[in-house]
Amino acid sequence: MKKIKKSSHNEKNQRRFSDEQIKSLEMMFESETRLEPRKKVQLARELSLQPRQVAIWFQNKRARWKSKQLETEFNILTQNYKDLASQFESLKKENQGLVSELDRLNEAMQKKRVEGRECCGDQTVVALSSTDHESEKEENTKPEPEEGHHDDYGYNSHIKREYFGGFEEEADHLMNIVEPADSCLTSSVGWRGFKTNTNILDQSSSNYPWWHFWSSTI
DNA sequence: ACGAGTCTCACCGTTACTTCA
DNA sequence: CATGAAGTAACGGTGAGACTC
Repeated sequence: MKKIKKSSHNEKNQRRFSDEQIKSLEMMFESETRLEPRKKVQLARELSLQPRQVAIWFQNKRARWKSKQLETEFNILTQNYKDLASQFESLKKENQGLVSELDRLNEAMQKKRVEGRECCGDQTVVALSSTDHESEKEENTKPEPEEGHHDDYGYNSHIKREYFGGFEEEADHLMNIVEPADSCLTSSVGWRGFKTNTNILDQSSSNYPWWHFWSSTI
């Protein structure tokens, strides 16, 4: 529906304000974006305009100013997003590398364990008598350690001795680095399911500690 | 004190028109 | 010359706040 507009100014053939008028209005707008009624009347008199025209000019000016402001803010936010996205991508690559390394170490460790069992098992089969079953039973009845709380004399120390040889201290250091980390980044299970467009905050709350991955592969 | 009516003003969306590439 | 996009002055509708009765 088209509006029928009364355009008195058109009849006067003054569609646009003069450069002088615009200049004065701009100057006033720079000092205050909202005009007091008294100043509006005064400015209108000075510029030979109706107070209503001055009011509308300020209104339109505020709208233009606001949309420009929004555009600027939008550009800044877009740039920030791009920066964050590229930062995220490089972190993601770095993390993928670390996960691969973790997998590799895990496989190597498992291999070591199997080899160790085969080797030691053969020797002990002969040596073991009826006490073999007892010790096995003992092992079976041994209460399961709480998740993520292997004591130094338990399984972790066994792993460390077996895999790291005489470098238990280094192993401890490694464990300390890995353990406090966010589960989504250290759990290869969690990480593999990670998509670029997934909310990283949601991932971090996935509540899948890395030791679950660790113990599930043993 | 409180509610209804009125006025003024700013904002938003839109129109009509101009300018320019 | 025609045309479409961008810019601009102005309008109508609407809501909020101040004021009066």
